[in-house]
Amino acid sequence: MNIFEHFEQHLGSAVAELVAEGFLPTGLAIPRLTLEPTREASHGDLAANAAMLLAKPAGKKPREIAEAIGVKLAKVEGIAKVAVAGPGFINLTIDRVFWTKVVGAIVRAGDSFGKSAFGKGKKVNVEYVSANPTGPLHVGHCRGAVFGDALASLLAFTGHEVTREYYTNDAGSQIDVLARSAYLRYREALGESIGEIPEGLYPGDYLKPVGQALAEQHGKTLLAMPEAEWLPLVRAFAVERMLELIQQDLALLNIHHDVFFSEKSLHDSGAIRETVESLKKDGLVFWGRIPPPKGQPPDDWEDREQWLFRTTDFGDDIDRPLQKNDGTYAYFAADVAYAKSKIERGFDKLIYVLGADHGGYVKRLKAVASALSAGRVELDVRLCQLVKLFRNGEPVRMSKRSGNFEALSDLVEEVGSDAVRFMMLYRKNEAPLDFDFTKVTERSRENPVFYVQYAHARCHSVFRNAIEAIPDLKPQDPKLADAPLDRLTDEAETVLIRHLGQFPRLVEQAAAADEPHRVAFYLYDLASEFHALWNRGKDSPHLRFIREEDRSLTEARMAMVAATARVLASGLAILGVQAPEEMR
RNA sequence: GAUCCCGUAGCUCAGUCGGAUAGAGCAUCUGCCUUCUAAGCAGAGGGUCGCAGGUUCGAAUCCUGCCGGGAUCGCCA
Repeated sequence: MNIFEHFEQHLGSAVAELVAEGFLPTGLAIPRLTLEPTREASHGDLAANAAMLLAKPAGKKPREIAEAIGVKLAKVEGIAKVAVAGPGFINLTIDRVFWTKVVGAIVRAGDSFGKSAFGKGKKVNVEYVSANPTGPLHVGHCRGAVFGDALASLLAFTGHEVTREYYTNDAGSQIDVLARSAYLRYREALGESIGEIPEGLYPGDYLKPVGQALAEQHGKTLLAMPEAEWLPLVRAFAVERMLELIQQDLALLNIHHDVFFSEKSLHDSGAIRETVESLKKDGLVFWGRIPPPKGQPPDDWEDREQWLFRTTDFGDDIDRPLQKNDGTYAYFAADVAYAKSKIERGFDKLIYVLGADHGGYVKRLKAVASALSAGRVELDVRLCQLVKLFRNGEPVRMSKRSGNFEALSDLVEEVGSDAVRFMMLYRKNEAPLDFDFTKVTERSRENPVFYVQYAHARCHSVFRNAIEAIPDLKPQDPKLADAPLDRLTDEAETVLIRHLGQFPRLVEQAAAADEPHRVAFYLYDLASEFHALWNRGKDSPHLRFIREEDRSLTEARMAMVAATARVLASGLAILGVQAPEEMR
């Protein structure tokens, strides 16, 4: 039950009636008629701006239209009061008893409350992390990983068909570096003294087990081979091991991708060449020059003709080269082929979660999707800004030498997956984020992770206490949806219920904007309201959830608490954060 | 030089496809809490929404220009 949609339908009918009656002209371009929560209690519960939007096309005064709509709406069940205010707002006050039906709806719907058909029939590909498989993940990967995962969950919750994808950059020169580094560790494992790891190779200890494994598998046979022979073997082996490592890291945050898409496969299968050739045929790729970059020109800049993707026709600033000097394909060429693969796999929308340093990439990616799909496929790039780490308010120095503190696994181990996930989402993705190790483990209102989880735990604490007070009461029984909810009419209760009723709308808007952080903020507010109501019971015993002498009221309030717990749990599930039943 | 992101209370940040008197936490100030339902509670002050124009019945939100901060700018991935 989405209370906004419910009354929006009535609003739509009212307008339709006015057209039928001739009050409003026929053939009117009717805008999307929406209701929104009011900011001020004196404005009622829901407000419509429909009259102001219809005024111009209808050639009538907004207040006149508002009055006419208001007359119709006043007859609708559940609407206690209609008022026309300001320039032409239609303010609706919903009957207190009608609000309480929201509680019943939530308890009845269980974990499907808030789910919608909003994204029905829409196939979305969310690509995130996509870190080079050259080592374990570090904290820099963390935000994008959590963001992408939560966004995917959010879209799934709102009815989209979601694929979580990881693009494996297993083809570039950094993979050769990885292979040589692993080969060195292989020699080390065979007893050779390798000394310092030379400049230009990866020094991390995580390659030691790879060297060991190579030694066990191949014995000394690789030593006798020329590099051209062992390189492909070691490359494939090391990449596979690195991907395992990365998947382990992601599993710590409970992140699992559906598809690992190999860049190398695009090269090996000829997909890149085919893509480029077919683009040439379509005239999207041409032989030409690009202007040198402004500002300080690179030393080795060489003005030459080459194959260019005509991305400027689709909003990019310059056309993009597809080949390097040596004639091999540039990374961008693989990206084009990769986008083509996504489009051919039938996705309607492609989401790329990237680091902020990829800002310059947005236009060309959009151009590619637009060009390859003739505008059919939407492409959204979400850039995640940097995370600054703090401990006791002091910035944490990143030591490149030891490298240990940068590891994602260390971070998760220290503060836990829940804190990491929630905090990474408690900020817009395009804003920089401060992450304080000390704060996120505090147990106070200042720490939103704790505050929200505690609200959920407190709900269950209430259940436990209720059973103690009234042994045969089943506070979590779905049948409590039929409790006498009409008794939940205290203003303080209505405030909470109103907030619960906004969940379906909030989730839909967050999904429409690809902004999971809105869910996190919503949950904090909801937790705040629940805690406030709980505290009211201190001074006002009649507001306490458990009223031993009044069983039916207690049942109604248990339903309200259960509804709160339900929404908190659903919201947290979208964010991938646990909803504990008690705090240890 | 160009492109993208950011600029909202002392600090860190929300802000609904444009909506009414711009919100939260921290900090500050004032009360309450020595009791039960578990980690305090309630309230107050605090704003030129970077600046200047424009569109609109209505702009923190959209458009243009400027100022300040950050990122990026063929062949690295």
